[in-house]
Amino acid sequence: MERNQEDELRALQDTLYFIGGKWRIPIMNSICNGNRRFREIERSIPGITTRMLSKELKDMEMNKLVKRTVYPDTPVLVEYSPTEYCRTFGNIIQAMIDWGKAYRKVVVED
Amino acid sequence: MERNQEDELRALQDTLYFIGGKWRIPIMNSICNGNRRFREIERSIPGITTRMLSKELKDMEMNKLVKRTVYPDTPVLVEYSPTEYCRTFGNIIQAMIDWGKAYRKVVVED
DNA sequence: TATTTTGGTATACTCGATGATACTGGTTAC
DNA sequence: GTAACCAGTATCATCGAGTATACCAAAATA
Repeated sequence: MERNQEDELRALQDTLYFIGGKWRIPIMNSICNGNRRFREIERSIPGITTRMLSKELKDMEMNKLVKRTVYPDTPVLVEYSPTEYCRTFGNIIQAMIDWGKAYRKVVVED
Repeated sequence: MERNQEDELRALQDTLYFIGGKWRIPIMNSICNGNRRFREIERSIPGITTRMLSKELKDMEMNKLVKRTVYPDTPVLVEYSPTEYCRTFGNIIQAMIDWGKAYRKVVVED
């Protein structure tokens, strides 16, 4: 149980590290919701800057969370799609949405 | 569905904001695991500094995530305990632990 | 008597995530 | 012809989360 607690802490911190900043999870959610084009994703997340989206998408591509596909017809079309690995985050994202809907008001009402 | 997506994004961002930095979730987990005393919590989270733990615990008390109880016998004893509100995070924390155990290796192996 | 433990506070600093703003080259609609 | 849209890149500035280190008084332990 002692050992168990250490393992769980490590798992927790790995996940938190992976989530990183403010944008990774909203981006994953947006792409999993069907948004594909750069500007489309950008518009779906009010407040994000082109710079941050660009940087995150690059990192996420490197980490195999999204696949970037270029269709070189004119005009060039770029599409981002979620990998299976990305979808393994589904539970966490859903748990966060649920919590946000149910309990955030506790603080707001305060 | 359009509206739905906006709501979910807001809920998601509220939760992410609430989680904040690196330490809040590990601290909640530690306290929910039965750690109560300041130094006990500190020792259960290798790497955290006294300053960060102190700051987080204050914020968490203000946000009703933990209850701070002082037993003024000599020596003074201070105890932190999780509120019911704190425990509403259980699902998120568990989902994070599960993900960390199951999928972090995908990246590590890479 | 000296060291360690408890529950923190104080001060100084760093550095990386994020924000703001501007720009590009190509395409298409008005 | 010009205005807007696409998919980004390039610079510069900021700011606060997190680190490092030292310190405190009281009590327990060796």
